[in-house]
Amino acid sequence: MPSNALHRQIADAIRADILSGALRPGTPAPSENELAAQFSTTRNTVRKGLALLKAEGLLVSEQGKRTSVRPRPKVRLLSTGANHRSHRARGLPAFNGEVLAQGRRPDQRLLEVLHVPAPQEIAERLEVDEGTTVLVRRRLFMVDDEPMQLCDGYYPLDLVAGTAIEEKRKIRGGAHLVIEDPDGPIRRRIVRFVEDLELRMPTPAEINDLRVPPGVPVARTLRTAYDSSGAAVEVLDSVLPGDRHAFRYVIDVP
Amino acid sequence: MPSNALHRQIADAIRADILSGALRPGTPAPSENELAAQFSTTRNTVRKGLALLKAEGLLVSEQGKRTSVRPRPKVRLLSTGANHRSHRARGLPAFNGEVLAQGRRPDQRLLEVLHVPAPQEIAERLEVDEGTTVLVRRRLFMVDDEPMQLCDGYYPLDLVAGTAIEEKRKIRGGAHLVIEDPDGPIRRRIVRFVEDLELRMPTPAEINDLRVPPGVPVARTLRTAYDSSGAAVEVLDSVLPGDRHAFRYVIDVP
DNA sequence: GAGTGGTCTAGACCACGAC
DNA sequence: TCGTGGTCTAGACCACTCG
Repeated sequence: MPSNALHRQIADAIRADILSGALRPGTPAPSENELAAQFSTTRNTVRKGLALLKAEGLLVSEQGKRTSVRPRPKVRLLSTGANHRSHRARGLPAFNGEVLAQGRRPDQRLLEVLHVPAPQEIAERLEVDEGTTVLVRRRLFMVDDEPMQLCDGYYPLDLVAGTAIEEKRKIRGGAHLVIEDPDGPIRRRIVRFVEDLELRMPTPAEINDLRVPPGVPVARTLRTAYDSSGAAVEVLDSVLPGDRHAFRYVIDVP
Repeated sequence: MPSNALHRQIADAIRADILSGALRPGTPAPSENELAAQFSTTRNTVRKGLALLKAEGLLVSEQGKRTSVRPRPKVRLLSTGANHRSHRARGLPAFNGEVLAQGRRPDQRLLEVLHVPAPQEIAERLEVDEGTTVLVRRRLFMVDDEPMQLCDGYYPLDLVAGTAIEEKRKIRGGAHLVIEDPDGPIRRRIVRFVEDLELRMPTPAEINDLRVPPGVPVARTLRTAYDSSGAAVEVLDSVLPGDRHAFRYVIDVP
């Protein structure tokens, strides 16, 4: 399948330099004209080779500036359900706790709170018929003013009607606090999460909202929260860019 | 950031047709010459637009054949640690059990069994110094003769020296059976897995070994197995293409 | 202003698949 | 054989950054 095309040879040469450490992250690559001269070809062919490396996520380019080796992302956010209870004990939703633990500044934009017909994947997990009206809270999580995660929280209407979750306001301590509040209207205890994760390239909308650079995939997760009776109380539908997230799961074998 | 470049307009038009369902998976897209005429431009510009869609994983092309909308992959393999004990109770390693449960035919190629200096990420997890000699079993997992997963199993030498794990042969029932065999030489009980997962685009070697199509990301996982004393007994370093895997994790909150 | 990358044109030849 | 996509050349103009 791999050919000997010139533009691939150019890509291979530069990739080797990057992987060997000869070209360090953040440093500029040779200019297109330099490469064209070096490989006795045209800029067009050089650009095709560079395009491969951009699609692999190894290079970044901007008009007017030198093409350079993609800098390592500052810090990766570790996404995990394992520390849920410990953070919440301090009155923090999971995301905020995770970010603060890394000494960074979390922020959350509540984009909208709506009644919508449940999409198939959500309906399935909330155990309602497809198209049943459910509540969705659409949020964008930020860290140090960089977008980190799109997160839509879906809730059964009969569970959250009339509660703070239905209002278009941020919820201090997070929605789980409202669901579990022993003095509140819902009073469920969340005892289990089931998280489904898949990988793909981002859609143009996601590239825009999350500022995903070329060559970076995203994870799409559906995290369902169950109460002690086994009923689903929440489905979180999230999209997370692969360059700013890592995932860790702990599986205890009984 | 998004420009109005003609090749982007072409990509946008075709993407819209794909997402709306007007162009169904497996059906051919318009030919490059047709698009060039339709948009009053050259094939070169059309190809640039199509390249975007290939990088997004929406189109596939082959020399001589029409470019077509990427067909949906046959079945996704669900990767999870949750059913570990239940499958092994039937004497099957986790992968084989998972595949058989879907009515497909698993296969495993043992590529090599070597003593190697532990790379940093492995050493860290096996709790040995970087560069310490460890055993690695490199395998390629197949399903119905399609490559599904590269999986390198790392083991501390003092744990597995002289056991079947050190031999270049497949192990009936998997390495865990040897580690846990109450009549065997190791006799540890695996009680916990910690799985780290990250996303990226595949390397050329991975594209080759796993036949990863353009526009498909991979997951790289490091799954560490711990025994009842808390010692790490195995690290599995795997690469899984995103078009044939989904992941599910169950998190119980104490 | 010089140099960079981004876009586009108008050709050409090749390798391969389908008919 | 003909149409397809894959590769490459040799130009051109533009938008942008940097010194």
